[in-house]
Amino acid sequence: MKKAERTKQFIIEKSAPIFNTKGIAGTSMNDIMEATQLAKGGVYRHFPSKEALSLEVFNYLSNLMHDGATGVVREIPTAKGKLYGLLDFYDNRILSKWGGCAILNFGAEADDTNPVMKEKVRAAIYRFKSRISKIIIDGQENGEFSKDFDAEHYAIKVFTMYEGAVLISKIENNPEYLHNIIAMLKKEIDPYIL
Amino acid sequence: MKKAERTKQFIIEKSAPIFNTKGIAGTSMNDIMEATQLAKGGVYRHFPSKEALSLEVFNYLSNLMHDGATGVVREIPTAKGKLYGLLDFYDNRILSKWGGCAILNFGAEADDTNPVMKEKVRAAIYRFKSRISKIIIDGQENGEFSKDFDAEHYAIKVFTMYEGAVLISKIENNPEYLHNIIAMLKKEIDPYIL
DNA sequence: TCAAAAAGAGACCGATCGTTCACTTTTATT
DNA sequence: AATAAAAGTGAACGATCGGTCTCTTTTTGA
Repeated sequence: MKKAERTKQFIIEKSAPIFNTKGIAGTSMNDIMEATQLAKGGVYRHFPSKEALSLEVFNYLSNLMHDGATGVVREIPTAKGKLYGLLDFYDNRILSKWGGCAILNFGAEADDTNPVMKEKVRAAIYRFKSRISKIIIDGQENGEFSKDFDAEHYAIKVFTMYEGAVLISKIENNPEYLHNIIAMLKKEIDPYIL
Repeated sequence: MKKAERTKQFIIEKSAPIFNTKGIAGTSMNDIMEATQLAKGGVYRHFPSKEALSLEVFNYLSNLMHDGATGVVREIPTAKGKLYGLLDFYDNRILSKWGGCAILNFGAEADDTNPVMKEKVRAAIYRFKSRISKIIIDGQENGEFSKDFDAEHYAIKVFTMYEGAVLISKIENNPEYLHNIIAMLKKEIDPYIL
């Protein structure tokens, strides 16, 4: 009863970096067997198909990112501090050691071919944006930020620049691109601090 | 002698949207045969492997984008006009009818697994950025733009925001994201116009 | 028009794909 | 410690993968 849950989680965690680097189509069940040291039946007992496993892997990676960000933000009192902390969190390339951003990898692969995954990615993007815009709106309500700080625009800007920066940093093998983008995003907050 | 070249180009053009939407790993030679109505031997006469075909497909898509942008920019005299024209060109979702941005699709798939493709994507990104920064520098030299317009920073901003916007627009089935990002990028030019 | 050369057809190859299932081993319960 | 249930094994499945090769058809240049 408990063993099953543990094994299932173990498979997800071992599979996550593989799917995230090689893609869904590029990952074979043999890769999973090798990473988990389980036989075919051992894997298929917990997941009905490769597709089902890939969906749970995306959930796992998405939640890992989200929970990490939540942890960072919770400990900071001010809105400005929260935004800075969040941006610094994204700048820490911890996630990139798992093969980069899951939203980027799974999203780029799934958008034209995999509606189920696409919907999961959509939800993850929404969560990403919502967190940022909520911090801004809270900051406006408590008088930290000026009212003409466009929360939605800034949230989209963070998302797009972050994803683009992850892409170029990985292609160029240079984390400085991401680092610079984060610095630019921080600077763009300044004019709205009261 | 001439037939071969025509057929080769035909295969590339028919394969391009397939690779760009389904990915390299997700595209089978059967897909190519179906799209071109050629038999296996007919395809393999022109390309030694699927990998070789995928590389030529990326070249084709990358050049299509680059040449289109060149055509737009050439006809506009002013630097500001060139930047606006370029951004409008990116905003036209023509490319997205082919499955989105090739840099994004091939880059996200290849970054961790395919060094040859990765290098091609790297070169394409460089070309993208260089065109933008060159326009800005030219504009500074002829007195259109202020000297504190950071060409490299702006070029990176355009690239990252554009790629991120393509991603979110495709996932959300909403071209307005890309449209809004283009509008933001245009506005960011204004403070530097002399 | 005709022969040489180039292009394309398609059967075939071994490997690998995702998946199934009868069976053995391990775990949990009493 | 015994037993029922759960978990894991691994051989086997048909389908499909990328790629080869022999043969036929089409193109080409004289």
